Amino acid sequence: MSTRMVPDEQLRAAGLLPTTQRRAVLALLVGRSRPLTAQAVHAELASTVGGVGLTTVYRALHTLADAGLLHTFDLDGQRAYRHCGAAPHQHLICDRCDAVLECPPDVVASWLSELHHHTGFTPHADRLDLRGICAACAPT
Amino acid sequence: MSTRMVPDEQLRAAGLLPTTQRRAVLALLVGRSRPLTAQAVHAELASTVGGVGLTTVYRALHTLADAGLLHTFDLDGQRAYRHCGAAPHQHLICDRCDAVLECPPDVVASWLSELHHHTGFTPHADRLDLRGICAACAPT
DNA sequence: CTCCGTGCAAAGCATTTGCATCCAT
DNA sequence: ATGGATGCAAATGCTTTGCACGGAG
Repeated sequence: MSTRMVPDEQLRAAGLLPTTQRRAVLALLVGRSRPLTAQAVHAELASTVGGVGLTTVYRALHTLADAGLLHTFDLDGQRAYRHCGAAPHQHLICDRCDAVLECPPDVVASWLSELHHHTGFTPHADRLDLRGICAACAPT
Repeated sequence: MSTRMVPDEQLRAAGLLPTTQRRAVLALLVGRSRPLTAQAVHAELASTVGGVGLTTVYRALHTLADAGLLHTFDLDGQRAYRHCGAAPHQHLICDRCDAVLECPPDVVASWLSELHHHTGFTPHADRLDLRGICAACAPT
């Protein structure tokens, strides 16, 4: 599954040239539960030898998102990116810690069709975001 | 119900001074299905006699949202505002036309608790946004 | 050799802030 | 009279663009 691919393979599979910078950006994002903004990525990469130009970070994130390797989120008015594997694209977003959890698709599928029948509205099955408080942050 | 209040009363009820500008902003938003950005509000108000300063629009929207009279949305990286009555705060957002429809709460309530049991995640029952395609925009 | 990616600097926008003025209570 | 609201202008911060350089196919 794509989640276990090394960044390099994911890039090739997406039809992108695997450059040092794209590798660095992708590698930084893989395995994170919280989305990162371009600024954050740039900051973390700065400590790396050489670092990656801010412009390049913006372009890489945009490109990778277009290629379907990243999901974009709105973090307090700024665009943030999170790596997505082959995993379901249903997210539970914690308003406390910003973590994004994957939601088992079967839990939502039936409800979505039910909703469709009730309202005539067709939800995007491939991208559902639900905000709330995750178990770890839940008030004790 | 607050939806039928004239803007003036809504402002007073929220503990805000009903100024000409706030009235204008609120009146513009009442009854709209699509959220508007500060820029859009300012533009539409510009044609009005006198118009409203851009800064004031930003401040009014922020204040009104804080007071609970408006809901905020993320429209393509920009903050957008929509009037909310006493209506349920569950929205179905059309990705095609940006319209925001209200969703009957009973359709989601039971599912939310079910989700909670399955995942330990506590969704915000008071604010749920679901993106998709509305009936009007549905591919024929 | 030819492209595409990179990086710097500059430009572009949305949003916020400082400060003097004005209005309504 | 007094505190909040307004508006202009300037500042801030994120993001994009122009353009020349460099490296990979």
